Amino acid sequence: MATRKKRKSAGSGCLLCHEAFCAVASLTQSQLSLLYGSSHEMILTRGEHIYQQGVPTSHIAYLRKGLVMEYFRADNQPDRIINIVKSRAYLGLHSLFGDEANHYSYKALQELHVCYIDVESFKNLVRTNNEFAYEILVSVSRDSLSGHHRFLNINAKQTYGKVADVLLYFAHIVYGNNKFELPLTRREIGSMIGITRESTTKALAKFQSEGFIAVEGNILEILMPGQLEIISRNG
Amino acid sequence: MATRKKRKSAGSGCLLCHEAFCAVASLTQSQLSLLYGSSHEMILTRGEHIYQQGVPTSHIAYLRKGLVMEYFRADNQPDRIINIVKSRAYLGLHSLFGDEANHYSYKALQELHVCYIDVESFKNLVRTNNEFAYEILVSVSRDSLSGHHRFLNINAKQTYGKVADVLLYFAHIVYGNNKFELPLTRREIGSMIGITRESTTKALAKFQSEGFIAVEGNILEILMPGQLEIISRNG
DNA sequence: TGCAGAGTGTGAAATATATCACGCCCTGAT
DNA sequence: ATCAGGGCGTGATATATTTCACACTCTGCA
Repeated sequence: MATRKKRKSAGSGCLLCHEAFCAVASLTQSQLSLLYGSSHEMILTRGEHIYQQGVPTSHIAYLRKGLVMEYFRADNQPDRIINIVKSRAYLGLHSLFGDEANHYSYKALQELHVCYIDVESFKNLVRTNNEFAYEILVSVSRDSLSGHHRFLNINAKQTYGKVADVLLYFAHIVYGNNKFELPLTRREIGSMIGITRESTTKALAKFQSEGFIAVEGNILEILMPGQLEIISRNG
Repeated sequence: MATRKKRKSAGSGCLLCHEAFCAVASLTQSQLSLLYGSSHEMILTRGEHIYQQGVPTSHIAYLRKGLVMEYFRADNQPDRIINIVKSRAYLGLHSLFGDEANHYSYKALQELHVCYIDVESFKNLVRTNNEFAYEILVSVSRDSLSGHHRFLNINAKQTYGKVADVLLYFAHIVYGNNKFELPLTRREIGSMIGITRESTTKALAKFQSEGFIAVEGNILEILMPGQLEIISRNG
């Protein structure tokens, strides 16, 4: 597995990052080069882990490109998918600042470009650069709010509402498009919203028979977003 | 209602805060007096709101004393209680840094001592004081993690496990004692864990008949915490 | 004093969901 | 080419939880 990871030269990647994440724009030249020096970029393939739940973080990962699944594993329980993380985001900031070890695992859903930054260098940067710290704080706060809202919605609804929710989540939040390739199995979709594989299947079949969506293999298209929104609202 | 709020002199309260919240320990003398100047302390009685969901924040509240219920209201849905907040905490930091308006409402469960601090002064402090910003970041991160875990647990379990969970939450997290006064109605307890008033009642009755807990009016004592933990683990 | 409203306890019926069982279609390995 | 394993679709059954209905208590208030 390790052989499939390719190390790239750090310089050009970090310059791109500079454009990507506004927090980095506030760094001084010397701080930037400190960041460059303590970071390196990797390419990961689908299924590989960025990091694993429970392991203390030595590096913080910045996701430059690709989709990542954030999930939680508990004893005697099926995995719970917390979130799908899009590119241009740090992974597991709340674990980094809220505790010693990662609280969740992060797995590639596609080929990824990931920048690993030494934790101490990163923390030092946060401690010494006000604007950077502020941007990180904003980022953690937004993640916290959006996570809470997703959980609240999931809790409040029943099967059809949950499935409508998760479809709209993929369309609006993850892909920004009503037609997309489902990166998850039915079981995994169910694990995002706390229902079984069978219930997920049945809800999708129902939506398809009503003409709200079209499913072709892994490609899913939302034909009537308004209908899904009504279902999402009404439970 | 406003007449019941009493303004106290700011000075002594802020000195106490200085001891209470470690973040403030990192402030310089001039920063501290800036904070003092832009804050004032109130006493609120049970049932009063600190702030309401949807309203842009002009002041950030620091809870010096008392218990606060953080809850969410959606159209055509019963209120959802997110969290019980203990003293020595800022209320709604994630809303402050993650968005313009409050995402939740905050209501007093007891008599409260609350310090209102002007938002701009507070944000300036975060922007200019590294250590303070870092402590706030840690605080938001921890809240985010603990909230996520609570939601995950709630989602994964069924009624008895959920109720066992919430009882242990009150005993361990909120009160630090196996005997405590329930500050919520059955319906509200249910709204923390996504079940109905009747299901809450039935689970409590069951636990009592098994001898796991003793209920006397609003006073609840956990007699066999081990049993509740087993139930919590097994769903 | 009596009355309205809120909180509570509890059983029976209705409903939503999980579980189970089965068959189908892939894909990768032997 | 065959086979094992995984994902998928779908009906029947079992189970958990809500909904509904009703009775009881307490509190504040007219």
